[in-house]
Amino acid sequence: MIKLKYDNHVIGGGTIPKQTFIRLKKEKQLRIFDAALDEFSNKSFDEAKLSNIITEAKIPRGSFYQYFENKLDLYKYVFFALGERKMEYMGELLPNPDEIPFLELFRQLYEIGIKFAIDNPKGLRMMRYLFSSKDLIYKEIMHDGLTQAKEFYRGYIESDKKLGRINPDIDTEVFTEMVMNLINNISIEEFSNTDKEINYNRMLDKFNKIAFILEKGILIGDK
Amino acid sequence: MIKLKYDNHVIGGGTIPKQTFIRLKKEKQLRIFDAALDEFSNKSFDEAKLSNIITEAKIPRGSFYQYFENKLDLYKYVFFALGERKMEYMGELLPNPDEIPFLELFRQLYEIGIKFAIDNPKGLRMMRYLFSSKDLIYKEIMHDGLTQAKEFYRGYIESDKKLGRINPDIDTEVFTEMVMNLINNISIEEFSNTDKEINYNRMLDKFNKIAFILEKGILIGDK
DNA sequence: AGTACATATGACAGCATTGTCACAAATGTC
DNA sequence: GACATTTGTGACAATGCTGTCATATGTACT
Repeated sequence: MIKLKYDNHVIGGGTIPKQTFIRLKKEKQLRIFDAALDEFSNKSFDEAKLSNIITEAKIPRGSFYQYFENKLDLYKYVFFALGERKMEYMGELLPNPDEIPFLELFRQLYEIGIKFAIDNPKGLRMMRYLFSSKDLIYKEIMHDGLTQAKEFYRGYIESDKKLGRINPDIDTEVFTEMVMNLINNISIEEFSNTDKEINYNRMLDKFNKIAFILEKGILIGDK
Repeated sequence: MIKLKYDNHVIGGGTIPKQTFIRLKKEKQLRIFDAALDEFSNKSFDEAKLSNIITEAKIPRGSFYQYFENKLDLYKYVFFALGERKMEYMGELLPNPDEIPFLELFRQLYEIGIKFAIDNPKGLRMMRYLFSSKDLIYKEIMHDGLTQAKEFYRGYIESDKKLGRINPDIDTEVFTEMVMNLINNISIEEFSNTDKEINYNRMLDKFNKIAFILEKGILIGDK
């Protein structure tokens, strides 16, 4: 289900899966990936047990350590593989700020996010744990991505201010954070519940309701 | 620093600290509480080690198990003790929905929250971990509180709609969630960073910027 | 001072888990 | 088909943790 394009991504100076893993048959790679995602999407990094993963993937313990340095390495691998996968969904979308208002761009990004999430619900659940970790993992994995995204949005928002589409009195920084948090929370809520079936329309509907508030505010009529 | 008013709170059918703990000198209780809070505010529940706590509190391992059933019990105790402490800050504030618009009420609650958090920064940090757990701890501890809060806010928002203070077209449920998430995230951001000094004015300022967007929206002028 | 009950104490059993290692099997190379 | 290299394998060492327990110490009451 996940196509492993990731192969040998360099993070923080280290090569991530060992060469041995890369040379493995894709089928076996996938078995390991799936087993790992399964575990990491149900447990925090500490709670996740390597034993479960190797049992599920049907590989011996010794083999695992020929593929990855340790549990953290595997975790990073899964995380970045998901990231690459998501990038594929983004595809064509590289909009010009002048042509599209920020919230519309954002809606489009969000739609892509939903589609990705529906295809990869476990990936979303894995994120959920990531947001809390604060230590090691969070710093290494999330921080850069988030600050990058923030910069990206900030550009659009400021552009919209100049074009008279957004009230220049609003605080760009704060608005950016708001929007990122809100988006996060829709997704996390929707995907944290394993039972509830994921619903594209429900999520989009929620997005629109949030966008409505962000655009017009809660006060009544003219102001 | 924390006054332990908690004594023997019943949760989910069980009495929480053992009688032995309650009979302890307050000074010793505090030592344990402080050590536990210290640990729980820096680590997730799993990462937190009892050994660190008892070493820090200077009590033998055996004694600990005469005070609490286990680590989870201690965790709950600390959590609810903090809750009681926060209640004291709420004090007089029991506003009548007719007299005060929702966002103003919310601002007041938030101010109280800041004051509490400034006095108890570790408590806030402990929360941060709680939000991710999803399992056991989250379900037992957070869930009820959050749904209660949601109900509380919902009432005010709907009241404001009837009074013509809030646009009835906005979705109450979604707005409630938005507001709760946003608040959470201000606090968590502010307190997750151990280094950064906590700043009352900065937090209030951020709140106001968020409230501004929520009230008026980001679009320009008349709409 | 003697008896009963409450509390203190730290060594340790029991358990879970990670990462290692010596050896086996497979695969490639000439 | 012999040798070299890569991969497979699972028992196990090493670690680290929680919760227990037998025994010591303290306290209250008579």
